[in-house]
Amino acid sequence: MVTEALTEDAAAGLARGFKALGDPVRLRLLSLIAARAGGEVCVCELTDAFTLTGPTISHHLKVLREAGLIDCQRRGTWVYYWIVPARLAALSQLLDVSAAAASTGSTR
Amino acid sequence: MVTEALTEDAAAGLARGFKALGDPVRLRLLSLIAARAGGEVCVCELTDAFTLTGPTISHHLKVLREAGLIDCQRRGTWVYYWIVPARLAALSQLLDVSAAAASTGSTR
DNA sequence: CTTCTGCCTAGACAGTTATCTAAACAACAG
DNA sequence: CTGTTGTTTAGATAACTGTCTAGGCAGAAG
Repeated sequence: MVTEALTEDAAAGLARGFKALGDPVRLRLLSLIAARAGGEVCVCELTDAFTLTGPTISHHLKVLREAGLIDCQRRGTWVYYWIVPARLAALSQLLDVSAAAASTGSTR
Repeated sequence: MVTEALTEDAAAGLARGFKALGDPVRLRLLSLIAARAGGEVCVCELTDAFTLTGPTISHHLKVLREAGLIDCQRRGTWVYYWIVPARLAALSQLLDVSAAAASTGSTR
């Protein structure tokens, strides 16, 4: 079991990811992208799923992208977004390991 | 594989958890608590690990507690905090499932 | 070239947050 | 009771965030 306390730098990097996930709209955006077979979703589809304006959705997508959680590419008129699995997995693992350590009540 | 898009309510509840994790200080606090054999940590130990004032640490602990990530109890002079594993596991699972769905490029 | 649609940037505004100091509360020791 | 120590609450302030409107850029179609 490897659950050392986080260094300040490690915590800063991981916190940036969690912070981006800390908004219901962004969490739903991520979920919509992840749940799409094919792995890619056009912005127009995402915008339609909310009662928010285009710029607001665009802003949230930018936050998710800058946190390394998603990436995008323009193809012709449309812009497509997809998940960055490794980043999600890294965040998931931290919580999983912490939960496990707490459950067994021990670590190193 | 179960990766439906999140409902608005589900997203709100989960986002509250991630939001609490979205601060480097809180992430380190959680990590310090989780990494402690015995599962419980006194506030005084946590305060010593940072260059922040007591009230600031107390504030962050409150945020984590209100997000359901930790819980606490006073025993005599000292207050002890511990992890709520189920809550961490729930957050971890969402990311894990989303990452997996994105990796296979499919869901349901 | 002009126009239309999709997406993003810029700027503004209201609400939230991280931090501090000062003060209060809780438990224990004289 | 009084004083001491550990922890939390209250209030203030500077910084950040989510949302909007207005406007700009990119590509496609006439």
